Amino acid sequence: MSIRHGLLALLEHGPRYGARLRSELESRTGATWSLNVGQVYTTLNRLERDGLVVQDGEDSSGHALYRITEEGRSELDSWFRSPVDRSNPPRDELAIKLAMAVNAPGVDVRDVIQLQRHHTLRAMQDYTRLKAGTPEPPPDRPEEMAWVLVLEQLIFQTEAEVRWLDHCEARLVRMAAAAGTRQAEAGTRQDPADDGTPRGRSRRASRSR
Amino acid sequence: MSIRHGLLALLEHGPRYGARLRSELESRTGATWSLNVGQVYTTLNRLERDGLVVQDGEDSSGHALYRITEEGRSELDSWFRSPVDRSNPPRDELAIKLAMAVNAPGVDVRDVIQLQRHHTLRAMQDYTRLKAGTPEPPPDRPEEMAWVLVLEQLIFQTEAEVRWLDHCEARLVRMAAAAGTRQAEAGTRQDPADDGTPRGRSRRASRSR
DNA sequence: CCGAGTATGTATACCAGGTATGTTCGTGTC
DNA sequence: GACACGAACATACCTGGTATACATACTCGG
Repeated sequence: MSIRHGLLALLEHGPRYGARLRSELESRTGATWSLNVGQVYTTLNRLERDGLVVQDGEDSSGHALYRITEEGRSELDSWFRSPVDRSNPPRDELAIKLAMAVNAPGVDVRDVIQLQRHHTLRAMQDYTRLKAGTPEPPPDRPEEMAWVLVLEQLIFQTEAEVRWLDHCEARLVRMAAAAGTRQAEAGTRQDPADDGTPRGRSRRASRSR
Repeated sequence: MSIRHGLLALLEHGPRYGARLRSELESRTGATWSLNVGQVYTTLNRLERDGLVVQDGEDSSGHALYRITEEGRSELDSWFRSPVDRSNPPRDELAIKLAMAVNAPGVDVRDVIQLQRHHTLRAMQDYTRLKAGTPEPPPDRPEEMAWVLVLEQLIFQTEAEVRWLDHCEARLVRMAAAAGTRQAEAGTRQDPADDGTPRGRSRRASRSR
């Protein structure tokens, strides 16, 4: 739904043709979210199908212009007036990966964390470098302003990811220590039924139930 | 790609049937990312098509069991051994919305920010409350462990979003002040050509170029 | 001036994720 | 025995993401 509304928002500044929408949207998000060309046209078609937009005449150069309709305007308005739903957030691949790595046979979660941490930090550096090369936001340049905000969003999110990874590692270390002492204390069960956590490289072809 | 690999990872613990995969995946992510039933089956079909999985016999109750293949195992392995790419992150609807709100006619960015801030904070409270109700992670319960990590990821991300929103507002206030003084100083241009930023609720039907 | 290469603008096909809905089948209840 | 219900499975449809085809225009070297 983000592209749909993004295009609508751009069209409220006046009629545009496809390629221009693409470039305007990109100039607002920097190169970070390069929008594939085709998506603009398919999305425009869907918008037209839903009556939020109409194809309306041509450019001086013959480009087909799209114009926002009243219905589109009200749709856009209600988009701005309602928050993005954070109560069921999009799936995050990294979170799923860690959740799986916790007890995957032959996988050490801490390796996964370290690997990712390194990669994410690198991305972070790229972003901060990018930001350092960007002048302080110009008050009358909405496009550049927008792109700075987007960039900062990426920085905030990325930093949070690093902190989360560190947190995970600390927690796992703490847990491993606890499990270690417990095992040393009482020599408890090693391989409970099927879904125990095989530490190390056991990789059995378990097959049960 | 996250569901694909998530299912593969579960199958490495042994053959499973569709519905069981669904429930196991959900128990690792809590109710936060409830996986639609149909997606499991379509994904399994694709996995089978790609040779990462085979349908292999039946349950005692007649459920069709899927088993991971060697190819699937190596695919999974390379997933765990390579980081999630953060150099071109997924589009974030909120970031796009703010980027658009910056100069959308008839929209005050700060309203959008405040609205979202409120909503995001509420989500944050839900998460922390959920976490408070969860006992400290049990060392030998990988599923619960995984779900705690996922929950904490959500908390970290959500918190970062709130901080970003605050940062945006501060920046916009600062910017508005700067623009204000500049205007007071020199009485500069109010509506540059087409893409100026109409402050307040002007909502003109702009149509230009 | 012409033709090759490149940029711009448009269109289409395909894949994956997300959601809703439909179907079958067994079980339990009145 | 009819019915309701839940579990397991299947399908249709929409959106987002990516690659690619294709036409036109522009440019640059011969």
